[in-house]
Amino acid sequence: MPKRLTKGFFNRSVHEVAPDLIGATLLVDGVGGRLVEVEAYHHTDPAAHSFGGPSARNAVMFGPPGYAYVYRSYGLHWCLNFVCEPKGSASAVLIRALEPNEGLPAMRRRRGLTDERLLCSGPGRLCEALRVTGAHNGLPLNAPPFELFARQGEVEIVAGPRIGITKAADRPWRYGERGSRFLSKPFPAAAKSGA
DNA sequence: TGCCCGATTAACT
DNA sequence: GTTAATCGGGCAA
Repeated sequence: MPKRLTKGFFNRSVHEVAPDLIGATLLVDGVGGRLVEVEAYHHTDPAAHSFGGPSARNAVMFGPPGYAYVYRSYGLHWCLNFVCEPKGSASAVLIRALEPNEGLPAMRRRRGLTDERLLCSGPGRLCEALRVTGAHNGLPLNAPPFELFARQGEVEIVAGPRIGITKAADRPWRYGERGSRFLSKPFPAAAKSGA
């Protein structure tokens, strides 16, 4: 039986939490699967929403770790983040893709697709499949509708540049499972492994 | 107050 | 490869 992730798990550097999330299981109302792609955003990072200081949108990032930060992207998609580090650090991990395992019929229905590979391979797609919306912003990750379980066994992790940003685009803070076919995009050939 | 642009996606040419 | 959809934040005026 996998171990549930506690708030302590998130009370560490985003650069430790992000790779540790690869292979972990995320369920929202029982629907979800194994995380295969995340990105780290640190408060000292110009690409982070928290970089410019607190605002109504990013307030949750400035709160304690172990909570969901959900924001609207491009006016039409939702993106899910996990707040990390001690309160006030305003750092978070963006959940970019997962391998669908639980609740496939619900995900297919919500996405209007049957291709498993496209159900959750991107932050906006994942939120649509798991029905994550602004209503989840600020909710604790250790209570319903969220369920998080630590990974079991070994996972080969690769790191590379983050996607869709222009500021600090060179920082290799995107983490993923090597070779997963559920990634939103493949990683560049250069690779480092871990865990 | 107005304008530009973004941690995106799907449907085009 | 390019572009529309769609809207809130941040900054200039």
